[in-house]
Amino acid sequence: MRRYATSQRKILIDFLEKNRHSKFSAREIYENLKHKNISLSAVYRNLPLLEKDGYINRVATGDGKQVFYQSIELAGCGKSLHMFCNKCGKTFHMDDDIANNFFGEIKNKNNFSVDVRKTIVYGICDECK
Amino acid sequence: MRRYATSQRKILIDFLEKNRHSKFSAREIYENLKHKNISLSAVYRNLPLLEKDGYINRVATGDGKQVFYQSIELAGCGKSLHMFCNKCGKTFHMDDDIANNFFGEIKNKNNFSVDVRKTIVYGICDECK
DNA sequence: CTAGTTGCAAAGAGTTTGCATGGCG
DNA sequence: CGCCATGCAAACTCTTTGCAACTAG
Repeated sequence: MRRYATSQRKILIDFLEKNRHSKFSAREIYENLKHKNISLSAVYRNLPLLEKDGYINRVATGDGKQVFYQSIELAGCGKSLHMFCNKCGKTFHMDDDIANNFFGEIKNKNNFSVDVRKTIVYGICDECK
Repeated sequence: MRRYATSQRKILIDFLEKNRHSKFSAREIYENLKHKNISLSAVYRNLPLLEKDGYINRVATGDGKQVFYQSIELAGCGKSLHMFCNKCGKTFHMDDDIANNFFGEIKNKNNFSVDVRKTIVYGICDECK
């Protein structure tokens, strides 16, 4: 289906680009943008479209309560896995070597192809120990 | 806080024990049990308590839409990671060796302690390829 | 002009909570 | 008997949807 470059869509993409390394719920995105010219329903309607187009990713958080939308990781760090600390809530990037190794082994032994963009590893980070 | 062994609590635990290897949303659990003597709010009030007590685990699904409660994995298979196929929705147990290797490396390089019970690896399984 | 998009408000789904009643220990 | 738990219904939060008006191409 065809897409129009509406001002609302631009506002949304702009925001996500500028906050590439953070995650937000639809609601949070709206709260950040409502002073501009965009409505809640425009946010809700556009996020799945942008996801379909590959602009953003959608993931579920560990507490099982919130849906987060995450901006796409561009070329360079596309393969890195995220680690989410259950205490402080910060997200960390996993060593690429570790991740790739891991994917390779799963592929070999279980023939399972990991979707990096959907997977998050939960646990406790260095600082929170 | 003190807990009472009410009939509702027993019904819930019973159900989760019997379906140890499946995941359910609170709603689904209620649907399965409503013919017995338990209300929706009893389900909702008890699940977090059981989680706190360590009887069950809570995880978020890949589509970011549902909250699932998962029965505890007892001794034997406590360390295995789950792999969730985004196409067929089935859950698989990852090879323990792979998982343990993975945890070890993350621990060494990033000093991050993975919480097995919270983490799910998303992707495409062998059959759905 | 036409099809996609928007804002608003109403409708739905999932979850939480207040309150009076009931039951475990 | 005292405190915790239950059922019910109302309240909330998050998300989706219908509709008329608007707008990009």
